[in-house]
Amino acid sequence: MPARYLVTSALPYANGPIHFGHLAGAYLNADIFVRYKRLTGAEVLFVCGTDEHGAPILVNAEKEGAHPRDYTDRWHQAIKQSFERVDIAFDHFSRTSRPVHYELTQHFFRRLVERGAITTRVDDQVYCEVCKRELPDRFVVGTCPKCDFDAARGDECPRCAAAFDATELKAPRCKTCGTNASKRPSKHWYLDLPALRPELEAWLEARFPAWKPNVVGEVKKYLADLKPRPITRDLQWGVPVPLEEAKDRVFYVWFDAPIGYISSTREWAAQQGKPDDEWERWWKDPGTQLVHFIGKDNIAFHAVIFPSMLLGQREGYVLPDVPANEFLNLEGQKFSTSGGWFIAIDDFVDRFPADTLRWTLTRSAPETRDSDFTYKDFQTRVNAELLGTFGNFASRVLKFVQARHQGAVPAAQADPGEPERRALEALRAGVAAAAAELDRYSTRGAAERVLEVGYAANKLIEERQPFKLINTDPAAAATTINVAVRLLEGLAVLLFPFVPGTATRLWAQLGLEGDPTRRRWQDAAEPADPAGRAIGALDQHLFQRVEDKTVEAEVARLRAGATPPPEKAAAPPAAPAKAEAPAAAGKPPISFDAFAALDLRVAKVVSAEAVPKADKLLRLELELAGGERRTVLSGIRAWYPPEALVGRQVVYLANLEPKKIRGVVSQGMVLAANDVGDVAVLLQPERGVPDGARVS
RNA sequence: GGCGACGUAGCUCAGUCGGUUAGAGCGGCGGCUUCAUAAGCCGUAGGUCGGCGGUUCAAGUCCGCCCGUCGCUACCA
Repeated sequence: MPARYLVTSALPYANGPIHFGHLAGAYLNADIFVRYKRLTGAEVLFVCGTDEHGAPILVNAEKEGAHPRDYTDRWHQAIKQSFERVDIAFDHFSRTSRPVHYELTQHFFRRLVERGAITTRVDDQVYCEVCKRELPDRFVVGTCPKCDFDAARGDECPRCAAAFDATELKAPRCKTCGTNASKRPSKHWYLDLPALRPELEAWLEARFPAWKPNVVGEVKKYLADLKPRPITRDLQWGVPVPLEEAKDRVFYVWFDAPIGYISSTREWAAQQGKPDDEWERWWKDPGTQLVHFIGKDNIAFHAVIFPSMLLGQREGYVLPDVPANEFLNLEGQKFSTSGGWFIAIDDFVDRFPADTLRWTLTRSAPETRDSDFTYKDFQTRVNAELLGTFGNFASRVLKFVQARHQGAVPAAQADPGEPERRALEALRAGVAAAAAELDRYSTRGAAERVLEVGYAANKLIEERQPFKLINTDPAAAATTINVAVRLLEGLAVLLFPFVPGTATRLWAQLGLEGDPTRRRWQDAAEPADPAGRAIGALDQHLFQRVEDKTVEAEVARLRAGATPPPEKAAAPPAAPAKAEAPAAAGKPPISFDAFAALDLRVAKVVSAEAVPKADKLLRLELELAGGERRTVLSGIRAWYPPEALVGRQVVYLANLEPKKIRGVVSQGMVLAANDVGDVAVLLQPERGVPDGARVS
């Protein structure tokens, strides 16, 4: 076992709130691991920070009329606070917008160039003279090279469905400012992953046996098609490329972001007043085990790309373990901050103790596959596990000490009985088993081992029934209670990484000084004899019951809050109330004439069939007045089997310009409402009306 | 349609390198108990480990096909 651990959690993107899914995937497990390792006496550093570059932040900041700096300031604060509220105890939480990070990123680049791990390539790019930037495909419009349609997009033509490169467009224009754009050759820099492949693979092959199958699979997939990756782009927001010929360029956000782990470490060292080379102890000493806790979407970056960057430095950087988690769902559906399908952490912690959230998310963590958070599950974990097993055991033992032993732990007989020996053995086994789980990064498995100690502890009371035994054999009853108090102390230490606040309160109830970090993890297996010690105040239960009606209310709140409009949920909590949103629907007002321009009709579906090679598409034949037929494509296959549609009426936009999709011309569109989770719900007249009837 | 995953008791899930009668919690049912937050403990539920075929002395655990679910992606006017 290494004696030093450098632990990182994925840098959250400063573009939205963190939610349960993030916590369960990369933060809670890291925090638990860190607390555990500290208890074992290892030297541990836990760093993180916000990732603040990239186009999405720039775009969203612009949308608000804010400088990206101010925009990320707000999100950085909001995210940091959320972590604090669930006791994620980073040693340092930095930001990738700090000067130290700029310097280090540029240094990384220079080293990679020196080591021959950077290549360049020159390609034509569409460039806008007015905006003074190269245009990504989706910011270009122009004339289709195939059919001369004059409003073709940068990647394809909406009329003839041809796909092409933006540079192939005739007369390309900038979508933002509308002026003509030009083509010009443009040089970009690439991280030469194939050049680093031999060292990379040698390291990976050695680590694979210890890694989770989902991580290994993902990495192998990536290695199978390993190509140089562009690391520069033409953007105003990011770390500048330190070359005269690239002074209008910044690094791709994925390039600078992981370097944030290192810059965060350096910033921490500086703030602690440590020597200048302190950070190198953490990053370059082979005695350090680096661990990246991330979600599965980040595997390639942390297991392939960033290690390649580290190897490419040739400075002896240590390489990581990558215990990636899968995704957490919410009540059976994907989290969606834009769709409102998420639970804000601050909101939740306002109503329930952080420890109950920590425990539930740990017990349901998506370690081997996607898992689900439900309020029902939350209730069970709180009531049955935290309260029923741990809280109850503490309560029944300590209240007994208080009532029957005047608040001082009674002495044990020299030779405790068999049930006591078994219970203490269960504690010892739990300490070892939980450690083994944690050493392989399974916080979920470890929590289960701790729970088993709780089961064994309650069994001891059942077997001995000290509340009866005290009348016939007081010394034996006292022994049981004495042992039970030892079990509580052991449990307090074992529980500390998972529910630090509660474990600390239990510590006080046990009449102990400070908190469980006074002990070593290993000591939890052999608590000292507590005989004679006065227990603390029992004024408060360790956990409160979660009632059925509370669960129902929370689920209702969640569903109510999930109603789209999409944008509203993503507003940063700290954002000043913005100018009135343009109506609830989020679109600017239109004139009546604009509305009247729509030819909306009721139509009857006369036939419906799936479109080949398209999962979502249905081809509908609609009938209007006088038997007029129209063919329409609609992406509702997932929710409406074709046969269920025939004969019913729908609302139909008749004068939408036709578009060819999958070889079929669609003449207009069928209207549907968007339910939670993007489910389409067809509109239909309240009662039958003649086919072709106008809608106004 | 392409790529990737997954499909174990009513529910949520464990099942490392293939090897004795396939597990836990919750729920249900039946008991016990009253120290404890109506908490706890015991027993029970007898599930073709999605289906078919294959490899093997032996497969939930490896391979192929099929069915189903999900994610990413294309399409969703």
